[in-house]
Amino acid sequence: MKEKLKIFLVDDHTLFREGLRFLLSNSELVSNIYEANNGKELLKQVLNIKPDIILMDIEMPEMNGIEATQEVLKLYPETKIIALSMYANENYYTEMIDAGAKGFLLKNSKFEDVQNAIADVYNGKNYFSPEILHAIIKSLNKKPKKQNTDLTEREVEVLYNICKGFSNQEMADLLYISKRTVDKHRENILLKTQSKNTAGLVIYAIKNNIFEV
Amino acid sequence: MKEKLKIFLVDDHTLFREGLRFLLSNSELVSNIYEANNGKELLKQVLNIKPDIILMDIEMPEMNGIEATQEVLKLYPETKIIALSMYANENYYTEMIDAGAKGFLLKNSKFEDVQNAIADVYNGKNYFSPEILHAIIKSLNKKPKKQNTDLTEREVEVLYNICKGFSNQEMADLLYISKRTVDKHRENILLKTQSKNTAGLVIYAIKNNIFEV
DNA sequence: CAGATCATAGGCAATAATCCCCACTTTGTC
DNA sequence: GACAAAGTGGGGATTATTGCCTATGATCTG
Repeated sequence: MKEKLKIFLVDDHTLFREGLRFLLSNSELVSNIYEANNGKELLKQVLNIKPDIILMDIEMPEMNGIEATQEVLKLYPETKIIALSMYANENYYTEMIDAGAKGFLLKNSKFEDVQNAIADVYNGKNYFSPEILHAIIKSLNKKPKKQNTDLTEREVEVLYNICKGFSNQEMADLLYISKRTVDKHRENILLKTQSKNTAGLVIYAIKNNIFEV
Repeated sequence: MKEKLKIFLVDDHTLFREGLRFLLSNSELVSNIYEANNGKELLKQVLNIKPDIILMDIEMPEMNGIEATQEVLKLYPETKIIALSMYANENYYTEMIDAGAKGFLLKNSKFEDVQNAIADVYNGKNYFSPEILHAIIKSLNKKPKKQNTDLTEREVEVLYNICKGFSNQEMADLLYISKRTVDKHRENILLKTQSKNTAGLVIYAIKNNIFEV
Protein backbone atom coordinates (compact mmCIF):
# COMPACT_ATOMS: atom_id res chain seq x y z
CA MET A 1 0.00 0.00 0.00
CA LYS A 2 1.19 3.42 -0.99
CA GLU A 3 1.94 5.41 2.15
CA LYS A 4 -0.49 8.26 2.02
CA LEU A 5 -3.59 8.84 -0.03
CA LYS A 6 -5.19 11.89 -1.55
CA ILE A 7 -8.80 12.00 -0.46
CA PHE A 8 -11.49 14.14 -2.01
CA LEU A 9 -14.65 14.90 0.01
CA VAL A 10 -17.75 15.83 -1.91
CA ASP A 11 -20.69 16.85 0.23
CA ASP A 12 -22.92 19.88 0.43
CA HIS A 13 -23.08 19.83 4.23
CA THR A 14 -20.12 21.91 5.26
CA LEU A 15 -20.18 20.88 8.88
CA PHE A 16 -20.18 17.21 8.03
CA ARG A 17 -17.34 17.75 5.59
CA GLU A 18 -15.30 19.67 8.13
CA GLY A 19 -15.77 16.99 10.75
CA LEU A 20 -14.74 14.27 8.39
CA ARG A 21 -11.77 16.34 7.23
CA PHE A 22 -10.62 16.62 10.81
CA LEU A 23 -10.95 12.91 11.44
CA LEU A 24 -9.15 12.05 8.21
CA SER A 25 -6.38 14.56 8.82
CA ASN A 26 -5.44 12.59 11.92
CA SER A 27 -5.44 9.30 10.01
CA GLU A 28 -2.20 7.69 8.97
CA LEU A 29 -3.71 6.71 5.65
CA VAL A 30 -4.20 10.22 4.40
CA SER A 31 -1.84 12.84 3.01
CA ASN A 32 -4.01 15.49 1.42
CA ILE A 33 -7.67 16.29 1.68
CA TYR A 34 -9.65 18.22 -0.90
CA GLU A 35 -13.26 19.30 -0.78
CA ALA A 36 -16.15 20.21 -3.02
CA ASN A 37 -19.74 21.27 -2.46
CA ASN A 38 -21.24 19.22 -5.24
CA GLY A 39 -20.51 17.21 -8.37
CA LYS A 40 -19.85 20.21 -10.59
CA GLU A 41 -17.20 21.58 -8.24
CA LEU A 42 -15.58 18.17 -8.07
CA LEU A 43 -15.41 17.81 -11.85
CA LYS A 44 -13.61 21.13 -12.20
CA GLN A 45 -10.80 19.97 -9.95
CA VAL A 46 -10.54 16.23 -10.36
CA LEU A 47 -8.07 16.18 -13.26
CA ASN A 48 -5.67 18.57 -11.54
CA ILE A 49 -5.77 16.77 -8.24
CA LYS A 50 -6.14 13.15 -9.35
CA PRO A 51 -7.36 11.95 -5.96
CA ASP A 52 -6.89 8.31 -4.91
CA ILE A 53 -10.26 8.12 -3.20
CA ILE A 54 -13.38 10.21 -3.48
CA LEU A 55 -15.91 10.11 -0.66
CA MET A 56 -19.10 11.13 -2.41
CA ASP A 57 -22.41 12.19 -0.98
CA ILE A 58 -25.43 11.23 -3.10
CA GLU A 59 -27.98 13.94 -2.49
CA MET A 60 -26.39 17.19 -3.55
CA PRO A 61 -27.51 20.33 -5.39
CA GLU A 62 -26.35 21.08 -8.96
CA MET A 63 -25.06 17.60 -9.70
CA ASN A 64 -25.85 14.58 -7.56
CA GLY A 65 -23.44 11.85 -6.57
CA ILE A 66 -24.62 9.36 -9.14
CA GLU A 67 -24.06 11.61 -12.12
CA ALA A 68 -20.86 12.90 -10.59
CA THR A 69 -19.56 9.34 -10.23
CA GLN A 70 -20.25 8.57 -13.87
CA GLU A 71 -18.62 11.77 -15.06
CA VAL A 72 -15.56 11.48 -12.85
CA LEU A 73 -14.92 7.93 -13.98
CA LYS A 74 -15.13 9.03 -17.59
CA LEU A 75 -12.55 11.72 -16.95
CA TYR A 76 -10.29 9.79 -14.63
CA PRO A 77 -11.12 6.08 -14.36
CA GLU A 78 -8.37 5.33 -11.83
CA THR A 79 -10.20 7.08 -8.98
CA LYS A 80 -11.89 4.86 -6.46
CA ILE A 81 -15.21 6.23 -5.37
CA ILE A 82 -16.95 5.47 -2.09
CA ALA A 83 -20.53 6.61 -1.69
CA LEU A 84 -21.61 8.24 1.54
CA SER A 85 -25.30 8.26 2.08
CA MET A 86 -27.79 9.09 4.79
CA TYR A 87 -30.04 6.20 3.81
CA ALA A 88 -29.73 2.58 2.71
CA ASN A 89 -32.08 3.28 -0.18
CA GLU A 90 -32.05 0.50 -2.77
CA ASN A 91 -32.10 2.85 -5.73
CA TYR A 92 -29.15 4.73 -4.32
CA TYR A 93 -26.81 1.83 -3.93
CA THR A 94 -27.79 0.01 -7.11
CA GLU A 95 -27.36 3.17 -9.12
CA MET A 96 -24.09 4.02 -7.41
CA ILE A 97 -22.79 0.53 -8.08
CA ASP A 98 -23.90 0.78 -11.69
CA ALA A 99 -22.22 4.15 -11.91
CA GLY A 100 -18.98 2.53 -10.75
CA ALA A 101 -18.70 3.18 -7.02
CA LYS A 102 -16.54 0.63 -5.23
CA GLY A 103 -17.89 1.16 -1.75
CA PHE A 104 -20.92 2.40 0.05
CA LEU A 105 -20.99 3.79 3.58
CA LEU A 106 -23.84 5.12 5.64
CA LYS A 107 -23.31 8.40 7.41
CA ASN A 108 -23.99 6.80 10.76
CA SER A 109 -20.95 4.53 10.33
CA LYS A 110 -18.11 4.64 12.78
CA PHE A 111 -14.95 6.38 11.59
CA GLU A 112 -13.20 3.04 11.83
CA ASP A 113 -15.49 1.80 9.05
CA VAL A 114 -14.54 4.77 6.92
CA GLN A 115 -10.87 3.91 7.34
CA ASN A 116 -11.54 0.26 6.55
CA ALA A 117 -13.50 1.25 3.50
CA ILE A 118 -10.74 3.52 2.27
CA ALA A 119 -8.10 0.84 2.77
CA ASP A 120 -10.16 -1.92 1.17
CA VAL A 121 -11.29 0.10 -1.79
CA TYR A 122 -7.83 1.49 -2.42
CA ASN A 123 -6.63 -2.11 -2.56
CA GLY A 124 -9.14 -3.03 -5.20
CA LYS A 125 -11.74 -4.58 -2.95
CA ASN A 126 -15.34 -3.55 -2.44
CA TYR A 127 -16.59 -2.22 0.85
CA PHE A 128 -20.21 -2.00 1.89
CA SER A 129 -21.70 -1.09 5.27
CA PRO A 130 -23.42 -3.96 6.99
CA GLU A 131 -26.77 -2.21 6.49
CA ILE A 132 -26.21 -1.95 2.76
CA LEU A 133 -25.04 -5.52 2.62
CA HIS A 134 -28.13 -6.56 4.43
CA ALA A 135 -30.30 -4.65 1.98
CA ILE A 136 -28.48 -6.18 -0.99
CA ILE A 137 -28.91 -9.68 0.37
CA LYS A 138 -32.55 -9.00 1.05
CA SER A 139 -33.10 -7.80 -2.48
CA LEU A 140 -31.40 -10.94 -3.82
CA ASN A 141 -33.74 -12.87 -1.62
CA LYS A 142 -36.92 -11.31 -2.88
CA LYS A 143 -36.50 -12.73 -6.37
CA PRO A 144 -38.72 -15.78 -6.15
CA LYS A 145 -36.83 -17.87 -8.72
CA LYS A 146 -39.85 -20.09 -8.92
CA GLN A 147 -40.11 -22.53 -11.78
CA ASN A 148 -43.65 -23.10 -10.71
CA THR A 149 -45.14 -24.10 -14.02
CA ASP A 150 -47.35 -26.97 -14.88
CA LEU A 151 -45.96 -26.90 -18.38
CA THR A 152 -44.71 -30.18 -19.79
CA GLU A 153 -41.13 -30.64 -20.92
CA ARG A 154 -42.03 -30.19 -24.55
CA GLU A 155 -44.06 -27.10 -23.78
CA VAL A 156 -41.15 -25.57 -21.91
CA GLU A 157 -38.95 -26.32 -24.90
CA VAL A 158 -41.39 -24.68 -27.29
CA LEU A 159 -41.81 -21.67 -25.02
CA TYR A 160 -38.06 -21.29 -24.79
CA ASN A 161 -37.78 -21.28 -28.57
CA ILE A 162 -40.60 -18.78 -28.88
CA CYS A 163 -38.51 -16.46 -26.70
CA LYS A 164 -35.53 -17.08 -28.96
CA GLY A 165 -37.64 -15.66 -31.76
CA PHE A 166 -38.43 -18.78 -33.77
CA SER A 167 -41.71 -19.04 -35.62
CA ASN A 168 -43.82 -22.17 -35.34
CA GLN A 169 -42.60 -23.38 -38.73
CA GLU A 170 -38.97 -22.84 -37.73
CA MET A 171 -39.50 -24.72 -34.49
CA ALA A 172 -41.15 -27.56 -36.37
CA ASP A 173 -38.06 -27.88 -38.57
CA LEU A 174 -35.83 -27.57 -35.52
CA LEU A 175 -37.62 -30.25 -33.50
CA TYR A 176 -38.45 -32.53 -36.44
CA ILE A 177 -42.19 -32.38 -35.82
CA SER A 178 -45.11 -30.96 -37.75
CA LYS A 179 -45.91 -27.27 -37.62
CA ARG A 180 -49.40 -28.30 -36.53
CA THR A 181 -47.96 -29.91 -33.44
CA VAL A 182 -46.08 -26.78 -32.56
CA ASP A 183 -49.29 -24.82 -33.14
CA LYS A 184 -50.98 -27.13 -30.69
CA HIS A 185 -48.26 -26.81 -28.06
CA ARG A 186 -48.34 -23.07 -28.38
CA GLU A 187 -52.09 -23.05 -27.95
CA ASN A 188 -51.81 -25.16 -24.82
CA ILE A 189 -49.10 -22.93 -23.41
CA LEU A 190 -51.26 -19.87 -23.96
CA LEU A 191 -54.06 -21.60 -22.09
CA LYS A 192 -51.96 -22.86 -19.22
CA THR A 193 -50.12 -19.61 -18.69
CA GLN A 194 -53.28 -17.55 -19.19
CA SER A 195 -51.51 -15.39 -21.72
CA LYS A 196 -53.29 -13.77 -24.61
CA ASN A 197 -50.42 -13.60 -27.08
CA THR A 198 -46.71 -13.93 -27.74
CA ALA A 199 -45.78 -10.95 -25.59
CA GLY A 200 -47.50 -12.55 -22.61
CA LEU A 201 -45.68 -15.82 -23.26
CA VAL A 202 -42.28 -14.16 -23.24
CA ILE A 203 -43.03 -12.28 -20.02
CA TYR A 204 -44.23 -15.50 -18.42
CA ALA A 205 -41.11 -17.37 -19.53
CA ILE A 206 -38.85 -14.73 -18.04
CA LYS A 207 -40.75 -14.52 -14.77
CA ASN A 208 -40.59 -18.28 -14.42
CA ASN A 209 -36.94 -18.61 -15.33
CA ILE A 210 -37.60 -20.51 -18.51
CA PHE A 211 -35.78 -17.79 -20.40
CA GLU A 212 -33.09 -15.33 -19.32
CA VAL A 213 -32.93 -11.86 -20.75
CA MET B 1 -23.17 -13.45 23.20
CA LYS B 2 -23.96 -16.80 24.70
CA GLU B 3 -20.73 -18.37 25.89
CA LYS B 4 -20.47 -21.48 23.79
CA LEU B 5 -22.23 -22.60 20.66
CA LYS B 6 -23.36 -25.95 19.37
CA ILE B 7 -22.01 -26.38 15.86
CA PHE B 8 -23.18 -28.97 13.34
CA LEU B 9 -20.88 -29.87 10.44
CA VAL B 10 -22.50 -31.33 7.35
CA ASP B 11 -20.07 -32.47 4.69
CA ASP B 12 -19.45 -35.70 2.83
CA HIS B 13 -15.69 -35.32 2.91
CA THR B 14 -14.68 -36.95 6.16
CA LEU B 15 -11.17 -35.59 6.21
CA PHE B 16 -12.33 -32.05 5.69
CA ARG B 17 -14.91 -32.50 8.42
CA GLU B 18 -12.35 -33.92 10.84
CA GLY B 19 -9.96 -31.06 10.21
CA LEU B 20 -12.61 -28.48 10.77
CA ARG B 21 -13.78 -30.29 13.91
CA PHE B 22 -10.27 -30.11 15.29
CA LEU B 23 -9.95 -26.40 14.56
CA LEU B 24 -13.36 -25.65 16.01
CA SER B 25 -12.73 -27.75 19.12
CA ASN B 26 -9.90 -25.40 20.00
CA SER B 27 -12.07 -22.34 19.48
CA GLU B 28 -13.49 -20.48 22.42
CA LEU B 29 -16.76 -20.00 20.61
CA VAL B 30 -17.65 -23.64 20.49
CA SER B 31 -18.98 -26.09 23.06
CA ASN B 32 -20.18 -29.12 21.13
CA ILE B 33 -19.58 -30.30 17.61
CA TYR B 34 -21.85 -32.66 15.70
CA GLU B 35 -21.38 -34.17 12.29
CA ALA B 36 -23.33 -35.60 9.39
CA ASN B 37 -22.42 -36.98 5.99
CA ASN B 38 -25.27 -35.37 4.09
CA GLY B 39 -28.61 -33.61 4.39
CA LYS B 40 -30.60 -36.72 5.27
CA GLU B 41 -28.33 -37.55 8.21
CA LEU B 42 -28.57 -33.98 9.42
CA LEU B 43 -32.36 -33.96 9.31
CA LYS B 44 -32.56 -37.07 11.48
CA GLN B 45 -30.63 -35.37 14.26
CA VAL B 46 -31.38 -31.70 14.05
CA LEU B 47 -34.44 -31.64 16.31
CA ASN B 48 -32.68 -33.55 19.09
CA ILE B 49 -29.55 -31.47 18.96
CA LYS B 50 -30.95 -28.04 18.09
CA PRO B 51 -27.60 -26.68 16.95
CA ASP B 52 -26.89 -22.95 17.04
CA ILE B 53 -24.97 -22.97 13.79
CA ILE B 54 -24.85 -25.42 10.91
CA LEU B 55 -21.88 -25.35 8.56
CA MET B 56 -23.30 -26.87 5.43
CA ASP B 57 -21.56 -28.18 2.34
CA ILE B 58 -23.53 -27.76 -0.88
CA GLU B 59 -22.48 -30.65 -3.06
CA MET B 60 -23.39 -33.81 -1.17
CA PRO B 61 -24.88 -37.20 -2.03
CA GLU B 62 -28.43 -38.17 -0.97
CA MET B 63 -29.57 -34.65 -0.18
CA ASN B 64 -27.63 -31.55 -1.17
CA GLY B 65 -27.06 -28.48 0.95
CA ILE B 66 -29.74 -26.40 -0.69
CA GLU B 67 -32.55 -28.85 -0.04
CA ALA B 68 -31.16 -29.62 3.40
CA THR B 69 -31.17 -25.92 4.28
CA GLN B 70 -34.82 -25.57 3.27
CA GLU B 71 -35.85 -28.66 5.22
CA VAL B 72 -33.89 -27.81 8.36
CA LEU B 73 -35.37 -24.33 8.48
CA LYS B 74 -38.85 -25.80 8.19
CA LEU B 75 -38.18 -28.09 11.14
CA TYR B 76 -36.19 -25.71 13.28
CA PRO B 77 -36.18 -22.12 12.01
CA GLU B 78 -33.92 -20.81 14.79
CA THR B 79 -30.81 -22.49 13.37
CA LYS B 80 -28.37 -20.24 11.59
CA ILE B 81 -26.93 -21.89 8.52
CA ILE B 82 -23.63 -21.02 6.90
CA ALA B 83 -22.87 -22.51 3.50
CA LEU B 84 -19.45 -23.93 2.84
CA SER B 85 -18.63 -24.32 -0.79
CA MET B 86 -15.70 -25.14 -2.99
CA TYR B 87 -16.78 -22.64 -5.62
CA ALA B 88 -18.20 -19.12 -5.81
CA ASN B 89 -20.82 -20.36 -8.23
CA GLU B 90 -23.64 -17.86 -8.72
CA ASN B 91 -26.36 -20.49 -8.65
CA TYR B 92 -25.01 -21.89 -5.43
CA TYR B 93 -25.05 -18.73 -3.42
CA THR B 94 -28.28 -17.34 -4.80
CA GLU B 95 -30.05 -20.62 -4.12
CA MET B 96 -28.52 -20.93 -0.67
CA ILE B 97 -29.57 -17.38 0.16
CA ASP B 98 -33.05 -18.09 -1.16
CA ALA B 99 -33.12 -21.25 0.93
CA GLY B 100 -32.34 -19.18 3.99
CA ALA B 101 -28.60 -19.43 4.61
CA LYS B 102 -27.19 -16.49 6.55
CA GLY B 103 -23.60 -16.85 5.49
CA PHE B 104 -21.50 -18.23 2.72
CA LEU B 105 -17.85 -19.28 3.05
CA LEU B 106 -15.49 -20.71 0.49
CA LYS B 107 -13.49 -23.73 1.52
CA ASN B 108 -10.26 -21.90 0.85
CA SER B 109 -11.09 -19.38 3.57
CA LYS B 110 -8.85 -18.90 6.56
CA PHE B 111 -10.08 -20.37 9.81
CA GLU B 112 -10.26 -16.87 11.14
CA ASP B 113 -12.98 -16.17 8.58
CA VAL B 114 -14.90 -19.21 9.74
CA GLN B 115 -14.81 -17.90 13.29
CA ASN B 116 -15.87 -14.44 12.16
CA ALA B 117 -18.69 -15.94 10.14
CA ILE B 118 -19.90 -17.98 13.09
CA ALA B 119 -19.82 -14.98 15.41
CA ASP B 120 -21.51 -12.62 12.95
CA VAL B 121 -24.19 -15.03 11.89
CA TYR B 122 -24.95 -16.06 15.46
CA ASN B 123 -25.48 -12.39 16.21
CA GLY B 124 -28.02 -12.01 13.44
CA LYS B 125 -25.73 -10.57 10.79
CA ASN B 126 -24.87 -11.97 7.41
CA TYR B 127 -21.41 -13.13 6.51
CA PHE B 128 -20.08 -13.62 3.02
CA SER B 129 -16.55 -14.40 1.86
CA PRO B 130 -14.96 -11.56 -0.04
CA GLU B 131 -15.05 -13.72 -3.18
CA ILE B 132 -18.77 -14.25 -2.84
CA LEU B 133 -19.33 -10.60 -2.12
CA HIS B 134 -17.36 -9.74 -5.17
CA ALA B 135 -19.46 -12.09 -7.29
CA ILE B 136 -22.67 -10.64 -5.88
CA ILE B 137 -21.59 -7.09 -6.59
CA LYS B 138 -20.53 -8.08 -10.06
CA SER B 139 -23.89 -9.64 -10.76
CA LEU B 140 -25.60 -6.47 -9.58
CA ASN B 141 -23.26 -4.61 -11.88
CA LYS B 142 -23.86 -6.65 -14.97
CA LYS B 143 -27.33 -5.22 -15.45
CA PRO B 144 -26.46 -2.41 -17.80
CA LYS B 145 -29.59 -0.32 -17.14
CA LYS B 146 -29.02 1.38 -20.45
CA GLN B 147 -31.91 3.13 -22.12
CA ASN B 148 -29.77 3.39 -25.20
CA THR B 149 -32.46 3.26 -27.83
CA ASP B 150 -32.97 5.43 -30.84
CA LEU B 151 -36.67 4.79 -30.60
CA THR B 152 -38.91 7.83 -30.62
CA GLU B 153 -41.26 8.62 -27.77
CA ARG B 154 -44.26 7.22 -29.56
CA GLU B 155 -42.34 4.09 -30.51
CA VAL B 156 -41.36 3.52 -26.89
CA GLU B 157 -45.00 3.95 -25.94
CA VAL B 158 -46.12 1.42 -28.54
CA LEU B 159 -43.39 -1.02 -27.56
CA TYR B 160 -44.39 -0.72 -23.92
CA ASN B 161 -47.99 -1.53 -24.79
CA ILE B 162 -46.91 -4.48 -26.91
CA CYS B 163 -45.23 -5.87 -23.79
CA LYS B 164 -48.43 -5.29 -21.86
CA GLY B 165 -50.09 -7.66 -24.31
CA PHE B 166 -52.15 -5.27 -26.38
CA SER B 167 -52.81 -5.97 -30.05
CA ASN B 168 -52.33 -3.23 -32.62
CA GLN B 169 -56.07 -2.64 -32.80
CA GLU B 170 -56.30 -2.33 -29.02
CA MET B 171 -53.42 0.11 -28.96
CA ALA B 172 -55.05 2.16 -31.71
CA ASP B 173 -58.19 2.48 -29.59
CA LEU B 174 -56.08 3.23 -26.54
CA LEU B 175 -54.04 5.96 -28.19
CA TYR B 176 -56.83 7.36 -30.38
CA ILE B 177 -54.96 6.74 -33.61
CA SER B 178 -55.52 4.46 -36.56
CA LYS B 179 -54.54 0.81 -36.43
CA ARG B 180 -52.52 1.48 -39.57
CA THR B 181 -50.41 3.96 -37.67
CA VAL B 182 -49.73 1.46 -34.95
CA ASP B 183 -48.86 -1.07 -37.65
CA LYS B 184 -46.38 1.44 -39.02
CA HIS B 185 -44.83 2.16 -35.63
CA ARG B 186 -44.49 -1.52 -34.95
CA GLU B 187 -42.82 -2.06 -38.28
CA ASN B 188 -40.35 0.73 -37.56
CA ILE B 189 -39.61 -0.65 -34.11
CA LEU B 190 -38.89 -4.07 -35.58
CA LEU B 191 -36.47 -2.46 -38.00
CA LYS B 192 -34.73 -0.22 -35.47
CA THR B 193 -34.36 -2.93 -32.86
CA GLN B 194 -33.40 -5.52 -35.45
CA SER B 195 -36.00 -7.88 -34.07
CA LYS B 196 -37.79 -10.38 -36.23
CA ASN B 197 -41.03 -10.64 -34.28
CA THR B 198 -42.97 -9.88 -31.12
CA ALA B 199 -40.80 -12.09 -28.93
CA GLY B 200 -37.72 -10.15 -29.98
CA LEU B 201 -39.48 -6.87 -29.26
CA VAL B 202 -40.36 -7.90 -25.72
CA ILE B 203 -36.83 -9.08 -24.99
CA TYR B 204 -35.45 -5.83 -26.37
CA ALA B 205 -37.86 -3.78 -24.25
CA ILE B 206 -36.82 -5.60 -21.10
CA LYS B 207 -33.12 -5.35 -21.83
CA ASN B 208 -33.47 -1.64 -22.43
CA ASN B 209 -35.62 -0.96 -19.40
CA ILE B 210 -38.62 0.04 -21.41
CA PHE B 211 -40.56 -2.72 -19.68
CA GLU B 212 -40.09 -4.36 -16.28
CA VAL B 213 -40.91 -7.99 -15.76
C1' DC C 1 -56.49 -53.06 -17.71
C1' DA C 2 -58.91 -48.59 -17.50
C1' DG C 3 -58.03 -43.77 -17.44
C1' DA C 4 -55.07 -39.89 -17.61
C1' DT C 5 -51.49 -37.32 -19.63
C1' DC C 6 -48.38 -36.31 -23.29
C1' DA C 7 -46.84 -35.74 -27.81
C1' DT C 8 -48.19 -36.20 -32.09
C1' DA C 9 -51.02 -34.23 -36.28
C1' DG C 10 -54.74 -32.64 -39.45
C1' DG C 11 -58.99 -29.40 -41.01
C1' DC C 12 -60.84 -24.98 -41.11
C1' DA C 13 -61.48 -20.10 -40.12
C1' DA C 14 -60.64 -15.69 -38.11
C1' DT C 15 -57.60 -12.47 -36.45
C1' DA C 16 -52.94 -10.50 -36.02
C1' DA C 17 -48.56 -9.40 -37.56
C1' DT C 18 -45.22 -8.48 -41.02
C1' DC C 19 -43.54 -6.32 -45.25
C1' DC C 20 -43.70 -3.84 -49.28
C1' DC C 21 -45.71 0.49 -51.50
C1' DC C 22 -47.39 5.40 -50.90
C1' DA C 23 -48.60 10.38 -48.94
C1' DC C 24 -49.58 14.32 -45.81
C1' DT C 25 -48.85 17.40 -41.62
C1' DT C 26 -46.26 19.31 -38.00
C1' DT C 27 -42.19 20.73 -35.78
C1' DG C 28 -37.69 22.07 -35.32
C1' DT C 29 -33.18 23.31 -37.35
C1' DC C 30 -29.77 25.15 -40.34
C1' DG D 1 -37.36 28.61 -46.98
C1' DA D 2 -35.34 23.97 -47.48
C1' DC D 3 -34.70 19.85 -45.16
C1' DA D 4 -35.12 16.22 -41.74
C1' DA D 5 -37.56 13.74 -38.38
C1' DA D 6 -41.73 12.35 -36.18
C1' DG D 7 -46.34 11.16 -36.31
C1' DT D 8 -50.04 10.28 -38.92
C1' DG D 9 -52.74 7.06 -42.21
C1' DG D 10 -53.97 4.12 -46.36
C1' DG D 11 -53.52 0.03 -50.19
C1' DG D 12 -52.42 -4.53 -50.77
C1' DA D 13 -50.32 -9.02 -49.96
C1' DT D 14 -48.19 -12.68 -47.37
C1' DT D 15 -47.24 -15.06 -43.38
C1' DA D 16 -48.14 -16.11 -38.40
C1' DT D 17 -51.05 -16.79 -34.66
C1' DT D 18 -54.97 -18.13 -32.45
C1' DG D 19 -59.22 -20.91 -31.63
C1' DC D 20 -61.90 -24.85 -31.94
C1' DC D 21 -62.91 -29.28 -33.99
C1' DT D 22 -61.00 -34.10 -34.28
C1' DA D 23 -57.88 -38.25 -33.49
C1' DT D 24 -54.02 -41.73 -32.57
C1' DG D 25 -50.04 -44.00 -30.32
C1' DA D 26 -47.07 -44.03 -26.09
C1' DT D 27 -46.38 -43.98 -21.41
C1' DC D 28 -47.57 -43.86 -16.80
C1' DT D 29 -50.56 -44.78 -12.75
C1' DG D 30 -53.79 -46.63 -9.77
